[in-house]
Amino acid sequence: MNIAEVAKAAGLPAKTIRYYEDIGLIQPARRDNGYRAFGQNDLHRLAFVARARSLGFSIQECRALLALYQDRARASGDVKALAVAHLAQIRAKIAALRGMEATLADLVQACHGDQRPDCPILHGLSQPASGDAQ
Amino acid sequence: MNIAEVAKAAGLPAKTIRYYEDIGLIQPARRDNGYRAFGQNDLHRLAFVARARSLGFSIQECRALLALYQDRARASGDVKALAVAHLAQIRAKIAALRGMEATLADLVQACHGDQRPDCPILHGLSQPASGDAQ
DNA sequence: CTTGACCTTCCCGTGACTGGAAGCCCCATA
DNA sequence: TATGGGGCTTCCAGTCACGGGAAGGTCAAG
Repeated sequence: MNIAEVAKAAGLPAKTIRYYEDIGLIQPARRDNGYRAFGQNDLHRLAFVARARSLGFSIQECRALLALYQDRARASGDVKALAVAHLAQIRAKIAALRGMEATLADLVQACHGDQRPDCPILHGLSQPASGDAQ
Repeated sequence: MNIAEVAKAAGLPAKTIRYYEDIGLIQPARRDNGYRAFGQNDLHRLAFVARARSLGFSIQECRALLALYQDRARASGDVKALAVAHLAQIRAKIAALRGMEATLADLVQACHGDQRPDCPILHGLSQPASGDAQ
């Protein structure tokens, strides 16, 4: 397979696939003309990475997951540890975003949003954090 | 005020303050020796940006908010529009993260996580998206 | 033979900083 | 007066995960 075909199959832009080769996630063979020749294993790895990335795993985490993926002697505990750590990060991000959402929703709700300059949102941003006394 | 003092007061690293000057968010005066001389207005702007950033506003959005902040003839509707748009982005991010969280939590829960190589997490990552048939 | 689609490498830009090097400046102490 | 340590300055490079675009080689069809 050429890069366009594997890109379509894996759901990744060709640019991204070249980048993944650059950083060593895949090592496709080369034809005489210099074109990359992707095999089934390359495609599996790319699709695997695409799904891991869509779950928010970083490239480094994908690297580790790929290594486990193709290690027949892996312990599922190692995979789970990675996933659990990542899940914790996701939950931390959600919590942070929910904090922002709550604060921002309060400010938005307090703002009449008309032609007048008086604005609780700007006022809130110019004051120390809302939870603090005084 | 020198940069260290204003950094402490605004809750921002000195490096970040220099960067904010670079990109034009503030324009502190200079002393004869080349040191930045921050005034009250600089400090207000920096503290404002710090809080806006902590609510997830991008630098570009902060730029717009700062302009409104110091425009006495602003319409609060303009501020609110910015905030509402940003709130929508935050909610979209939360939704995306919750999708990841749900998928990942399912996979984690299905994985026994011991010494055996069999692993539903890796299996899930190697299969087309879970919702699809076949 | 030409056209146009595909492939290659290479380099720059993104956002919002962070780290580090090299070099002034200022104050206090010996 | 020398010196030492901290604070300040600029500039350059790196981060993360790509994306855009240029310059040029390759291939299949007409």
